[in-house]
Amino acid sequence: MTQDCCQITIVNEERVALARRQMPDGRVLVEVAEVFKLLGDLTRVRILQALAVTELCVCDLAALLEMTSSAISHQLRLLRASGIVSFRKEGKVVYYRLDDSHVQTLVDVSLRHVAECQTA
Amino acid sequence: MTQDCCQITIVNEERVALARRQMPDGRVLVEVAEVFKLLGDLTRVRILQALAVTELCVCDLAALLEMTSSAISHQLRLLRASGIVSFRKEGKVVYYRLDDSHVQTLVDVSLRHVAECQTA
DNA sequence: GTAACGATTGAACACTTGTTCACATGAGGA
DNA sequence: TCCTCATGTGAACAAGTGTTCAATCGTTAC
Repeated sequence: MTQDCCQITIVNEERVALARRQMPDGRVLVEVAEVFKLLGDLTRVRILQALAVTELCVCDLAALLEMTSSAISHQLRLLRASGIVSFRKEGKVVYYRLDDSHVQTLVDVSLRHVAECQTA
Repeated sequence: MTQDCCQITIVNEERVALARRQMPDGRVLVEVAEVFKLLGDLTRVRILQALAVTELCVCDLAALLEMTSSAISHQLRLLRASGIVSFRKEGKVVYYRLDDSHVQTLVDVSLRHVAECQTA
């Protein structure tokens, strides 16, 4: 047993050292958490699921999810800022689409995970 | 253009109908969002990353992440409740380990995603 | 010009969440 | 038994978050 400056007792120093060596850079993990945080909201998951099927404008997303255009727009703003969705303007209408294959993969893996947990 | 009861204008009915048909069950998407929400916290991501390397007890996680055992224990409680981590008791010490290959995959994909976004 | 409409934005609000603190529990050792 | 220590837990607090509401911006049609 060893104690560091902060009075935290260590049971197995070797394992802690091993885990510390393999710990990625802190900023990378911050960004990983940011990605998951962005996907961790029902509205945004539903938006991404819909955009995975087809390109849609704000008002169509609002109609599909039965929410206000304002609420949808607020969420799209976050997804846009992270480069997860992109858009094109056509007159007054703004069409959004998925712009990240990794995100599609993440949602798919999570869907499979949930499906397996339900059957188990 | 069509209007439903909630006064939401639809620009492209076909796309909306298509997206609606392919929309998974609402409860499934709720659970998907729950999974991502659970991964969307820096402390929990760091815990999972460490447990992906080796089995660790609460106090070793606390030492590794330089946090209190209480904070770690609170987060492990959430991860345990979702079946993401499992544990075994050995005397006073409780060892936690990753217990879900999907979660490992999710973290890995997200790490690759972040790495690609940084180089781009 | 101006009226209508899709989209965006900022403030406000209720709600959720992560950590801290204090305390309880439970297993081992003296 | 009594003490120590690893862990768990509940209350409380601060910080963060999602939606609503009202207003504004751009574009199109009359």
